[in-house]
Amino acid sequence: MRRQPTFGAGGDRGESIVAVSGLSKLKTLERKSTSDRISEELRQMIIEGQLRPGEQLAETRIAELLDVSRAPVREALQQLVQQKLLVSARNRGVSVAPFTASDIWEIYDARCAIESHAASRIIDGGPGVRARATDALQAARDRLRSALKQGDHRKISAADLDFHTTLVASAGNSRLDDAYSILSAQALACINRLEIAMPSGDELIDEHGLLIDALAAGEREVLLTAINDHLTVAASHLTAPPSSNGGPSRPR
Amino acid sequence: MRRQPTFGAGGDRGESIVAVSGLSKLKTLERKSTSDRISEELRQMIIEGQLRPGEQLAETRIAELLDVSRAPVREALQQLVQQKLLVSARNRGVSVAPFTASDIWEIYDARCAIESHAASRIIDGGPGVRARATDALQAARDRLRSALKQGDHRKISAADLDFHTTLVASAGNSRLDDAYSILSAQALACINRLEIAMPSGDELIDEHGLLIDALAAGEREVLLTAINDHLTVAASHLTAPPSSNGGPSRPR
DNA sequence: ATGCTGCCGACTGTCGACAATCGTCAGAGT
DNA sequence: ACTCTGACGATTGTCGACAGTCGGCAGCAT
Repeated sequence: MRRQPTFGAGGDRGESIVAVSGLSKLKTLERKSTSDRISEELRQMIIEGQLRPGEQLAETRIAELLDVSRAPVREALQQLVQQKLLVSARNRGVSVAPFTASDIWEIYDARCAIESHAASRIIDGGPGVRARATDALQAARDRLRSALKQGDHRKISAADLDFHTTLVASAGNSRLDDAYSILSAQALACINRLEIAMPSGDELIDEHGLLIDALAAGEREVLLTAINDHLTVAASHLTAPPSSNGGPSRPR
Repeated sequence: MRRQPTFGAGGDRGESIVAVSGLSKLKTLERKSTSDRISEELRQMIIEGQLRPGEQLAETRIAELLDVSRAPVREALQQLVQQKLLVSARNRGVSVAPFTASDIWEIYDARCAIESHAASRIIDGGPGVRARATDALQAARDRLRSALKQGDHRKISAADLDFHTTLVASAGNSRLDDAYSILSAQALACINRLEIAMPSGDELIDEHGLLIDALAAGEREVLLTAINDHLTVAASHLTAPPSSNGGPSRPR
């Protein structure tokens, strides 16, 4: 029925040439569509809190600013709407999504769903998977530690989420990764929007270390409880920000 | 918050006209964009297995078939790509996503993550939430039962997924709903693609009844185990279809 | 002063057209 | 016979333009 193209398993043609000469350093040069680049740019701005909730993003204006036509801009905006970072009002354009307290609880509850399951599956996966996950998480914790040293709020929260993303990725289920990336973007947007003072670095490191230890030891119940607590605490700090005075408020 | 129309209290001249005439029955007439309608149409076709995996969906062709321009078609296709029902190859258009065995395992594993968490949260929610969920699930089971009577494969699988969607929805977390809707669409596409004979109706009903009972009784561990088994069995039947002979194969 | 009606500007939704990119295939060269 | 090169056809990525829709405001009637 279907004609197999019979092309020799693409890419093996010039490989040897590339291999001997130093050409292998050629990185697959930026092959992204305009809309993807716009989408990533805007996504980053939203995540970092540079755009205020409710702010209008008119296609025309963005297109003019970037000196492109409206088509790719429109495409980029639509992507972000599907990621729930923008909200769309019919015939009235898109605006930056505002997050209410209940949104934050939803986000963290959903994160809990995915992280818990991922953790559970990693433990099920046996010692090999567990070891690999532990290594990756320790590396992520190191990145978090160095971000803490720099003291940049945004880098810290990004590194924090990166730790959790690493946990989910270690389960090896791309569907979970996709779902989690949407949630982590929303969570980051929430965190960076209300400029909460980060907790003492040690506390953050220790708490993540707890997760690593529980995972390494294969203590399922301990791990699941730790994840749940970790996220619950984080969400409650985000939703109860009025105490902007002393209490070491801590996002996650 | 919401403006009550203030009709009543003697104002019987002007407002009463609206009140007495049947205008209140005017339902907010179909206000969907072209791209949304196209998207839903295609989504349904993919879910029902009318489009073969790998089949090319050229923008031009679809636009001509529907007698619209390429813009809304393109938008619709992009939506479906984000839902993982279509795959996009750069400059070569989109085609219907094929699902491998590992995809199926991923989908069912991810479903397990969300359903389990939803079930857990429903139990946490107390007797009120639990009762409402039980009612909704019983209604969903009834719908499944009537679909079984009709014997239409697609209606049965749709009703089956509807049951699980109801379970997730009962947790009251829209983020979980969104994530689950993507997974359920993929699962349905998998099921309807390989035309597997449905299991005996009684078996299907009983198994879902088990879930309802465990939920109503608040037996968390039983419920979680049941969900896990339920999905594991379903996935294994989908990924081991070669026995198209006798064994009552059963998708889910 | 209050409420309704019709215009106005701004923006999106949609359209047709052009240009860039990719896979294919014939053909030259070895 | 095999490999590489170049052109071809098809399809997407992008563009500028037009029409439809929405919120806001002025103007009129009450």
